[in-house]
Amino acid sequence: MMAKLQKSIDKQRALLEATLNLINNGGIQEASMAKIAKLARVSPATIYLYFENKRDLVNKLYLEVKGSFTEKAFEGYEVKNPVKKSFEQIWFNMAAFKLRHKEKASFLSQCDNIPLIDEQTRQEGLKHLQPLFDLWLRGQKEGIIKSFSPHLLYAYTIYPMAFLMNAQCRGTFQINKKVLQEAFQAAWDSIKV
Amino acid sequence: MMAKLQKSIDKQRALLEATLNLINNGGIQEASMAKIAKLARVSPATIYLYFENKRDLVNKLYLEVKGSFTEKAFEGYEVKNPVKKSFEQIWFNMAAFKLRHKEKASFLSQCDNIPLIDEQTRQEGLKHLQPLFDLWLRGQKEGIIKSFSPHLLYAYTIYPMAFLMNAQCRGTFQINKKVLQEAFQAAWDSIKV
Amino acid sequence: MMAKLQKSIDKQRALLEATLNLINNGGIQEASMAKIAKLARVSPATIYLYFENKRDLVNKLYLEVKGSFTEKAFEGYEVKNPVKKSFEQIWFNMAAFKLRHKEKASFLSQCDNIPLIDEQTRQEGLKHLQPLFDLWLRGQKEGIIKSFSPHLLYAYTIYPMAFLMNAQCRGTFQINKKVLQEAFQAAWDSIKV
Amino acid sequence: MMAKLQKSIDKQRALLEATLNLINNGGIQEASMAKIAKLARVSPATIYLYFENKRDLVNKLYLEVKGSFTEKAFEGYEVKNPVKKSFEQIWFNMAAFKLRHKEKASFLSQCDNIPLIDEQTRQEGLKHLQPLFDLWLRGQKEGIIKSFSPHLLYAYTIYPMAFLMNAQCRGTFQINKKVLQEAFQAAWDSIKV
DNA sequence: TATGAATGAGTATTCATTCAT
DNA sequence: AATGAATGAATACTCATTCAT
Repeated sequence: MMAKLQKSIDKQRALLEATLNLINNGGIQEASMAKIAKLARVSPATIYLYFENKRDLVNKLYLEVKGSFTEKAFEGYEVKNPVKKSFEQIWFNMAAFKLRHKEKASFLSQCDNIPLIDEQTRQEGLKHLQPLFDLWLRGQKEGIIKSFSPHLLYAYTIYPMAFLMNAQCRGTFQINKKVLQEAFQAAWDSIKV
Repeated sequence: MMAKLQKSIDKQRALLEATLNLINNGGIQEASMAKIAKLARVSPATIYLYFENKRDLVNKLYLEVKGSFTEKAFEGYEVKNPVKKSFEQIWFNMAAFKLRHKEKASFLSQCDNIPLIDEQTRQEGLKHLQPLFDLWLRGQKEGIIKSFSPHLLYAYTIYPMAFLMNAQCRGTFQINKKVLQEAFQAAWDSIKV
Repeated sequence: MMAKLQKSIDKQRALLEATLNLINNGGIQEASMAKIAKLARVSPATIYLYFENKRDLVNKLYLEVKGSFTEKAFEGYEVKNPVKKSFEQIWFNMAAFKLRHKEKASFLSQCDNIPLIDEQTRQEGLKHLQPLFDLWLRGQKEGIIKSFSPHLLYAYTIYPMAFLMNAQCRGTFQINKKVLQEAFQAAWDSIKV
Repeated sequence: MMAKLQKSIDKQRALLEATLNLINNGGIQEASMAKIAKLARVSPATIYLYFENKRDLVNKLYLEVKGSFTEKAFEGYEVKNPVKKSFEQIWFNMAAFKLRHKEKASFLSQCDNIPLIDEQTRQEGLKHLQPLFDLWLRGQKEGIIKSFSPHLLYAYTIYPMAFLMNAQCRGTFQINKKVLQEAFQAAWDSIKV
């Protein structure tokens, strides 16, 4: 039972994975619908049973990956812990995710600046970060974190990771435990009061 | 009269500008050679008188824009000034450039992650930032700046600007003088000892 | 019904025919993929469902035509017949083919000298002529045919037909039964002991 | 004095040579006007001072090469010599030319079948072969040579050389003195009474 | 005479998408 | 639900030719 539904889900998953892989090896222009279909062992026409068009496919992929990222980010997070400790935990969770799932991290950073991702999708992707925003708010109330806009806090604590990841992917930089500690230090210093 | 040479330079400039504009409105996939030619009021074949191919065109544009960015960055910079003051000056120069030339800033941030830009070009583009790297080194020797890799310093002081700019371009964030001061504060705090 | 398969075969055939016709009227440079598609009443993209690229298309066409040529050449050929009679039969078969299928003959002679045809394809095309080579060998063993390389035998018995065909196509020469007999006489005299 | 005229002739010669070389390395489609101009160290526009268009250029080249071929063919030819001896001399002259000037020979054989060469040009190119036709006529009157059309005689004595040359160029056949003697033997046997 | 710059039309090939089955 | 076949429009790039100088 449910075999059909499962098969359907499998196919959708295969398509998303194929898209992710292709985009990572050569950018979005390398990920043609034909190639995606081939890599997912599916007919090109089948893609359109699951997704409206290419834009829809990429946007859904974006949401999916962003979702798995934030899921990992808040793993083990407990609201009752002190602000810095919580932030530290989330930050290292995020770093761990990016280091472990380089393709996903690379994909997300590719999406950061391209117009193919709808504004709506972007907002949707941010929603799951709410706990982090709440944490920052608490930190600000406690006088631990600067009273800056969450955009600023994000820009100076989370966003830099992407740069370091990209540099590492290009082979011009090596991330290790020491670097990670330093990065966190910089992140925290930038927003702590 | 130099009329011919001038005309030639004008055309090259028109092509670079057209490319910049098209890439900004819709990403690189929207910037086809045909559209670029049309926007520059030139035949498609003419592009190839000035550039080897699309990759060459985009890379040259990248270098050109990066060049104008760094030129602005070090405007009025004098090595003899104290580290923090110098850094502040450079930082605000960069911010001013990004605010004034949003298309250029947006283009550069799009290029950060696409494979179309050669690694060599990227390195070439970084060369002009050498004075900043030197400044950081001096700051580290003076015990003012953390002994981190320049990659880290860049990731936490310069790179975040791109995020804020993009957010503003998308209309989800508003940069003003106060925000700018806060951003600099965060940048400096992240790397100062 | 096999309707689908048949339709597929028909389309491939239409494409090959269109290519043949276009190459014959104006050489290979006149046979653009767009024209081929148009003449075959098919979209340019459809060509690539059946052939890898232009080179593949022309090479496959070459093999196909060469195949139909050699098939005709050995029609009614029986190994047990005497050498001269067999050779005569094959020779006139070939001549008949070239006279009946002038476009094919003309196409083949155009292909003799162009680099678009792969060496491998050329060899492949020769394979079906093996019975003729075997016949010559027998003739040489029987002391009837000169002990020359098959290349020489081919050059002086088969190859000249192309010249006569081309001359006739250009209207500068008329082939009739008498000429045909003379041509065979010349061919045989050139290789007989 | 006459420096200008000489320069002019040099340029025309350079253009013809460039065309010959390019056509030989990759066929006519590889010989674009731009490449020809570059190889001849001349502006593309300059070509049109000497030739009407590409067709004209190739046709004039054809005539030029054919001319040098026939010039060589009748080198040392004296009408008073016996028919067979004269034919032998001309035949070996032609073979020597083709072996020594492979590019020219290859070019001529490429031209044999392509529509780019005008019929008029072809006829013009044949004119210089008149002494050979006269020789054949004499041979026929003397009862030494078969009473066949000159087309046939040409097809079976001269044309086969092209096949052997092409085979050698492709590396599938080796021409040496013995082969040459055999080839002449075949040629003569095919037309002698 | 000679040119470098310019071009519109063309090149082979690929695209995202749809349709008949 | 799923597909292989099909496609018009687009892709980057090249062509033979011309024009202003």
